[in-house]
Amino acid sequence: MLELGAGSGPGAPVAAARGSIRDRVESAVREALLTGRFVPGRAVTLRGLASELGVSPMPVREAVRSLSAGHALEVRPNGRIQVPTMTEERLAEILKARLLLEPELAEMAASYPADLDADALAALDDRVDESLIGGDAETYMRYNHAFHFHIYRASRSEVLLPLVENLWLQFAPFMRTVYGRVGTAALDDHHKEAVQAVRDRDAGALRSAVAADIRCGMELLDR
Amino acid sequence: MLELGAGSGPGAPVAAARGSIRDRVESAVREALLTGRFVPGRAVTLRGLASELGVSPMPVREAVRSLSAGHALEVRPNGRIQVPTMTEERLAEILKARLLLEPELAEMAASYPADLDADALAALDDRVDESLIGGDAETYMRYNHAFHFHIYRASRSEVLLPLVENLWLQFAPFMRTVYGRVGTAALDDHHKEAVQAVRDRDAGALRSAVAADIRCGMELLDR
DNA sequence: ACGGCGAAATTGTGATCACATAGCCTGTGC
DNA sequence: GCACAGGCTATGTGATCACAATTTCGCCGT
Repeated sequence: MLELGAGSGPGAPVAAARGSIRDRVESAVREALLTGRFVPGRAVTLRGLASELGVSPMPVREAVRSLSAGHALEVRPNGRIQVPTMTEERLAEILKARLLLEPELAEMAASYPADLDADALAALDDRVDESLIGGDAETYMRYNHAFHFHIYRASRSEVLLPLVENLWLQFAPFMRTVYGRVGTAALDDHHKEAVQAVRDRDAGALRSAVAADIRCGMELLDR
Repeated sequence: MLELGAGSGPGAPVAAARGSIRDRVESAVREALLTGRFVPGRAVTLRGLASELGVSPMPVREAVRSLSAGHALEVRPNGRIQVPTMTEERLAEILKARLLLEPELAEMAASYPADLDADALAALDDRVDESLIGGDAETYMRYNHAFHFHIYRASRSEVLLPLVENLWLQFAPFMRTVYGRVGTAALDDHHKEAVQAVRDRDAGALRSAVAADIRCGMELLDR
């Protein structure tokens, strides 16, 4: 189920896989969270993860500690570790934070048009649409993440970008359960407008498109 | 220099000290960072911290990993750990993030006036002013942090609050060096307006006061 | 006196072990 | 049939050890 190394899968890997064992473990768990392979409430055990990944519990301990520091994993009062469960308040706050930070990141990205490849972005959006009609939630989440962070990474941000990464790690597992319940077909993102804004080098339009996209995902949750 | 347990010092401890050894180590380091006892560029070694705190390197490893996940500590390419050095771009981004998040947190806090003790806040501000004229940067930073987070904690936020905590951990060591250079006497905060806003139960005024306070700290850096 | 070279110490990483505690499952008594 | 108590297992925590890479310091040669 989980694997280390260059497990690129069908698309661009969400996180790099080079480096120490701990880094590879952390990348594997991050990708599992971002693609919804870890469901909220799922128990995560050090020895379990370690044997699943074929490593000793030690690097897993540090990777899990690193992720739980950003609330991507939850350490319960008894010490057990699990994928955090979502509450209404927490979700509302995450969306508020996303609306504050991600449009800003998009606008910053527009300052570096060289890093913003509109064609690559459009290609990613095509894959998003494919998986939307295909109904494969995991693939959809992978490419939707890739689409957003292709933009965000262009901002060359060292501070806001990690914050937003943490936010995605927090809500991704929950979104997976939502897609499992209502399906992905009802999703109507604003990616096309974002691509057009990138082509037009229009920072304001890009910011608006990202904000609209987030708001759209928010509406899906009201049902 | 560093100590574990109920090392409350002259004022309110910045972080709780109960729990596992790892938690106590992390709290100790957090407080050291927030009060500027750790200077940017300072090398942090696992065995060094461990012997200084009288524990084995193991809990230190996890605490350091947890802090470096939020960029409160920096893991250099060779694996060595140090307090991050500040760059102009990083500082600008941190201030942008603060201006986006902290006023929001202040406004949210106004929704729970029962948690906002205006008298306690005023008392904290008095201690801030004392240490300002006294010139004790470390004490000033402790009480300034306590002042801000007394407000922010009232928001009962589970998402924005940890993000802001991380931001403070990132810029606090750098601010300490700034205070060492220009002194703390030149600081003119907007705490009085914040206290008044709390007394008036005026969410908008509280948001503005916090925003003004952050902007004021920003101006100090232009010199 | 200065620069380079090599040995020694330092440091992070990973593995293994020991231990206390919290779950869990089974067996027993009512 | 069901509740409860017992032991057994799983799990996180902390310590210690081994190791490779890197840094540092002292020594030698020029």
